[in-house]
Amino acid sequence: MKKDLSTEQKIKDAARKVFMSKGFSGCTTREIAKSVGINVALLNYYFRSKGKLFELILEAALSDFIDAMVDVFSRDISIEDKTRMLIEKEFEFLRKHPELPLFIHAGLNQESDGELDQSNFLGRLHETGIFEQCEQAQQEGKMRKVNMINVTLLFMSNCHFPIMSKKLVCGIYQLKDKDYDERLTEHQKIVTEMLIHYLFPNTKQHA
Amino acid sequence: MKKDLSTEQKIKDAARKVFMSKGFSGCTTREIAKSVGINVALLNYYFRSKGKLFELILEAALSDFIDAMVDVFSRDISIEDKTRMLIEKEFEFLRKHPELPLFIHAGLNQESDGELDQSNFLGRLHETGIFEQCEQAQQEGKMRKVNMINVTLLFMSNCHFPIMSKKLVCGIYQLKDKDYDERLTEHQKIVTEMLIHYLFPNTKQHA
DNA sequence: TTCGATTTTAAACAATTGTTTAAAATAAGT
DNA sequence: ACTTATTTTAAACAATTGTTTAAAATCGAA
Repeated sequence: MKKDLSTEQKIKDAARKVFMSKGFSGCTTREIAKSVGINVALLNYYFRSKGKLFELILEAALSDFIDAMVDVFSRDISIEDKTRMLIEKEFEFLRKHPELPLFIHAGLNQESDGELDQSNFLGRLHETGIFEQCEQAQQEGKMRKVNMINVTLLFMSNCHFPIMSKKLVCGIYQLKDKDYDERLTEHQKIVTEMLIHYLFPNTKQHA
Repeated sequence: MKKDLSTEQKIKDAARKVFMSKGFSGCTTREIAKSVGINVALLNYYFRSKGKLFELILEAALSDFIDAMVDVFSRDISIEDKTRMLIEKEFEFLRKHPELPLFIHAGLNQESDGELDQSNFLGRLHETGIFEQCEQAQQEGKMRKVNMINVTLLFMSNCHFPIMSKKLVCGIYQLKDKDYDERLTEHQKIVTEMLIHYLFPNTKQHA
């Protein structure tokens, strides 16, 4: 099945999986090495330390999210359609990688220094012209005048949180995983309708 | 300043603070003991192990949230007013304890067994009659017909996530903490308006 | 005061941690 | 084939981990 990847890449893949499920301090370098089938020392040979490796994985995970946004924002469609598409893509992506949001948030809070955006996330978003498109839509009265930070928060809250909170909600409501996933499908529709209706009040809702 | 609490309580307080900021495996028993000013062995004397102590703290943290909900739900006011009040109380509470949501989610995902609801959270919510009140409001056409799980998700997503994501959003948008807190104030209004408008479409919005 | 229980401590425990060192195995270049 | 890099390993490292043990200190009641 698996291609014969380079050792370096195999380590990254294993580290990603282990870090995602257990967090930085919740796992050991030996655990990662074992899951690759190599010696512990190779970890420090390719990456200098456990911390460096973690930063790499975290940065890549963050990049995945930004990439998805950039992909949608770069298209030549209306801001409203971008909103719909982003929600759809995000739910689709997160269903495949449900551990990602919690990993990112927990990871960011574990790092002492807030050295983010060496990857220039903001710049990549700007290049899509999404901010100008919003500004224009707001001026034309097509979009509610809400600060972009708040728009981002609305979007992330309603897409990311429902994925993160599976254990919490299932615990409180005594739900089985399958039941929650059904709720999640329904929730995607709800979130889409609510956000579109709030951000673009003048639009007739789609089917 | 500090009252002379029992050693047991002092340990709990310190453990809560340390666990909150560093997570279970991100801190050591000695670190907790040191911050109380006692010997490490006392930790295992009062609580049997680091894990037991953590479960205790986590359970208490969860209880705090349920308590807030129960408090609001128990009042003799309309379901719409309860919604408004819950959002308000939640933002107020979370501004004082911003580490709580992430701690709970990360904590739940670290625990192997999903042994939640030994505190009977669901039962306590039921006792308030909130579910019947919603059911009735929905039958009367006052409230949109949305499953209670989804209502819970909507509420938690929009209240908890903005607090959790401070580092992420500040990192991406290069915001200072102060600026984010301003956005948060604005966001509370946005969330209130959006949720009320979505869940109670026939209502005229308040000032 | 004295005796017994409770609380607190110092010390040690075995196990595990991230990392380094030096040697071995493999690959590459000539 | 021989020599030099590169990759991989086994072993050891000092430090730290959660927990336990046994002795000391403190307290309460008789």
